[in-house]
Amino acid sequence: MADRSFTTNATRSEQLLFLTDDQLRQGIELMYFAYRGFTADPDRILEGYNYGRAHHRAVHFINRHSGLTVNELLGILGVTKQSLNRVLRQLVDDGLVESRVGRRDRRQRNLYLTAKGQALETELSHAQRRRMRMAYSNAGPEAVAGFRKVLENMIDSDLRDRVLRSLENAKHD
Amino acid sequence: MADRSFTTNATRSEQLLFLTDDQLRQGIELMYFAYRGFTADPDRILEGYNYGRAHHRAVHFINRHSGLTVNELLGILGVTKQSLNRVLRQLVDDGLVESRVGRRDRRQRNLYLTAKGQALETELSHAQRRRMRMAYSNAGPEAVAGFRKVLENMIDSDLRDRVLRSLENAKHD
DNA sequence: CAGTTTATGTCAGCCATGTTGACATTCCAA
DNA sequence: TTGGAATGTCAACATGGCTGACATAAACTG
Repeated sequence: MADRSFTTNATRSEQLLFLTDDQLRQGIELMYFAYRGFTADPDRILEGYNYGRAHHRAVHFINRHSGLTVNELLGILGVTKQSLNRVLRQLVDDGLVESRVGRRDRRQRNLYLTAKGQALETELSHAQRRRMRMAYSNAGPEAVAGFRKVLENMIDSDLRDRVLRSLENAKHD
Repeated sequence: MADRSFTTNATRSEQLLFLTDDQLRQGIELMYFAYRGFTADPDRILEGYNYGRAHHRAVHFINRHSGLTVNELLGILGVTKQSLNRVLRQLVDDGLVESRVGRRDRRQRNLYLTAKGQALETELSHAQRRRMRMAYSNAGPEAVAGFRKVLENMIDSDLRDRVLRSLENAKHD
């Protein structure tokens, strides 16, 4: 580790100052409050549809990786198949998600958003992106780069591996 | 589509590129995965105590603002009193939190962590700070500044106002 | 002082979303 | 052909949100 571009001419104590327990605790609270903001807009929208965050997550990842299988989605979300199935069944019943028998492996189900599903995704994503855009543009590009850098390092490495493995397979569509 | 180097001498179009829908969507996913990392360690610890995130949050804020009232805590957490009460009752029964009758206003209850409560807070906070410290030190101080800047802007302004109002009052202890 | 409001606690029930365990079906692959 | 993988489903349970109703004590107000 050591020299990951701490600024040019800072003393050692200045270099370490951003790692005080108090700074870290502030970061923790910030993360907590920001995440609430992050989910606030979609949550409001979802209420109107009688859906919850679980539905949002499913719709989000089916959109991002159209045609992914149930197992891959399970790997990304990290929930049990029973839990996911409840949500997925609703989405299929309501005509937001289509579940097609796999061509290569007919045991698998490839998941796609219908037009209706895409409409919901657009609505949710639009609201969330609007807030994100605001935060980004108020903070500026350099801040965004830092934001990304810190968050990247906060991700659980086991989770990252599992997700990457799931997404590697997801080269359908 | 361009690279991610928002360094010094970017053209105007490069400067705006960080607001692309795709960049925003990447930020959204990053936020989601990072938050899971953020809560992973405390969640594991809490399992052992048969507590959940709700207990963690209560313990966290009682520690940060020792002596705060139930109403103030409600304002910060943004849940109903019935929901908070369930958690708070357990913590009091288990001897982690002490609820003292207010001196100025005897209707109020001021909340304090007991030694046992502080021990749990320390354990949880230690794990969470360790991950935070890792993320911070891998990313470097400039990134941390940017991280904070973006998150500040992501917080819901209504929430911010409500929390600040709650904390203004919380000048006990 | 009487009446109202505030702060807190509690009961009961509902909902969303997570969990385990068990079991059925279909289909791939050795 | 047989074992295991991918999926779906049922049942039961836990957590932590919610609403509504109600109780008590204390403060405030006219």
